Amino acid sequence: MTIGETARRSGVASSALRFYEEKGLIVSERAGSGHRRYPRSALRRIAFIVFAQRIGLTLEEIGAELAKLPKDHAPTRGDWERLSGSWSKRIDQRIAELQRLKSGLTKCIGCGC
Amino acid sequence: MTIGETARRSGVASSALRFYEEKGLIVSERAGSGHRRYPRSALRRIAFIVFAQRIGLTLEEIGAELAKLPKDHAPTRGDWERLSGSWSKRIDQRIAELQRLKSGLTKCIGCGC
DNA sequence: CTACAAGTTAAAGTGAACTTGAAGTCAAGC
DNA sequence: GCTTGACTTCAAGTTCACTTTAACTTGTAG
Repeated sequence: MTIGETARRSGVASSALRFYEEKGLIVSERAGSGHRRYPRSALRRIAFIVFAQRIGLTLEEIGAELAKLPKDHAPTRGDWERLSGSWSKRIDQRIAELQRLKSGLTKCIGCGC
Repeated sequence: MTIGETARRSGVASSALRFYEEKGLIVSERAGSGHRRYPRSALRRIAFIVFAQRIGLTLEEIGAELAKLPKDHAPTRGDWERLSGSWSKRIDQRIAELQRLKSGLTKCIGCGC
């Protein structure tokens, strides 16, 4: 897939895809022309990046996670699950914080009265 | 209170307090020396800012909220409550998103299989 | 062949939220 | 009076996650 098609399909701008590639989060091959060609699997990788960002990971952290994927074979569903496995806790923590904040709304901010 | 004491008590760096003041989020009087003197009430205002930030508001949005506080009297508990009243919904939405994301963890990212 | 859309690079710009640095002033203890 | 620490201003620097720009090259339709 060209970068444009990948952008359309993933909903992530071409410039962002180039940026991600520069950071090593995704990889492309090059056509004879020098144009990027993304494999179909890039879409899943990009979806993972977007997902992880929504949870609050930085691109650097996401890169570190992606680096854990096996290099010797295409990642299986299990590989992806292992990757995001630890996030449940992270999400729960954030939810708990928000709930604390919400319950704090009924109190006087700053003094707790 | 001096800026240093305010910083210690609020847990917000002096540089950040100056920055907030520059943005109009907090106000100080000046001692003869030109040094800032914050009223005790600034602490509550700062706590509000920190709180609102954790919920995800930008400083600009927070400024707009703070601008709604009455200028003719010190804000009462009711004033603060009115201010943060609409946040419950916002927090709930974010919690709902996180829960959606979390439940998405058990699915295959990017393909939903 | 000519447009014109889509791709390339490197470098600079953006905006949010601060922090840091330089150069100087002020307050307190000895 | 001197030192030290806390303060002042203003400008510039930082990090994150991109976007924009400029100057070109490629691919495609007519």
